Amino acid sequence: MSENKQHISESQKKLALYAKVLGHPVRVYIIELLKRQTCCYSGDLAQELPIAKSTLSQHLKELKKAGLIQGEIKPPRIKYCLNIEKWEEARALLGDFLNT
Amino acid sequence: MSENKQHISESQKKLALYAKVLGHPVRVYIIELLKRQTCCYSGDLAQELPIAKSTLSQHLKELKKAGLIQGEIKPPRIKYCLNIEKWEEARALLGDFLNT
DNA sequence: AATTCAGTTCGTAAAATTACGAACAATTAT
DNA sequence: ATAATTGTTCGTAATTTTACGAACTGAATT
Repeated sequence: MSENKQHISESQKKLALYAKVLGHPVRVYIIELLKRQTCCYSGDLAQELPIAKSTLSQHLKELKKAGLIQGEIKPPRIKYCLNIEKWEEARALLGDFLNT
Repeated sequence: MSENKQHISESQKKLALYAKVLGHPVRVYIIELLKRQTCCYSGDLAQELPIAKSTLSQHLKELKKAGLIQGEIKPPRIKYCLNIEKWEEARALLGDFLNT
């Protein structure tokens, strides 16, 4: 009667976290932009996207929290770039998930 | 003053939906299982996973809604399988996103 | 010093997600 | 017919997500 519940692996949790942060169209859009041009300003995004700047800021925060992007202060603006290391990790995890 | 907001593409929305449904460890676990053995019963999952069967059923419903799995009634059980067509679509979309 | 600009944080609200147990439905076994 | 098995649906609750406008911060300009 040993309740032998198999648990979910750490890499599955990590994968789910990356997938989750990519689970919103605005965040997909931002990442696709940064893949093309490596960096951008929040204002550029605000012009292109039909959302309030505070909402955009929240999405950027989510991406930062997940580690996928990083911001560099270039007064009076903030330059956002992909965090290559983390992006590669996400790529590896998701790629492996998809292809094996 | 033409409010020329660029909108998010349909494929970005689709990608986000697939990513979203993969954004939970339990659902990642289920998909990984189905990739290995193509089919399984809900009861098998219930034994392995530390969640209520009703919660599991909800996750299966999410995966069905996204099209990634399909259920076949094999009384008194239900056999779940990957929906190959949809899985390939998700693979293609996500793979392209990751690798270009 | 006051204004402007870019962007974040705060306060708030609505909706979606996650989770559980209880009740239910359908089939099988007794 | 009754009971057991498998899994879903229902009702509910707590948490998270998404979104907005207003207020704020820090730097640059006037």
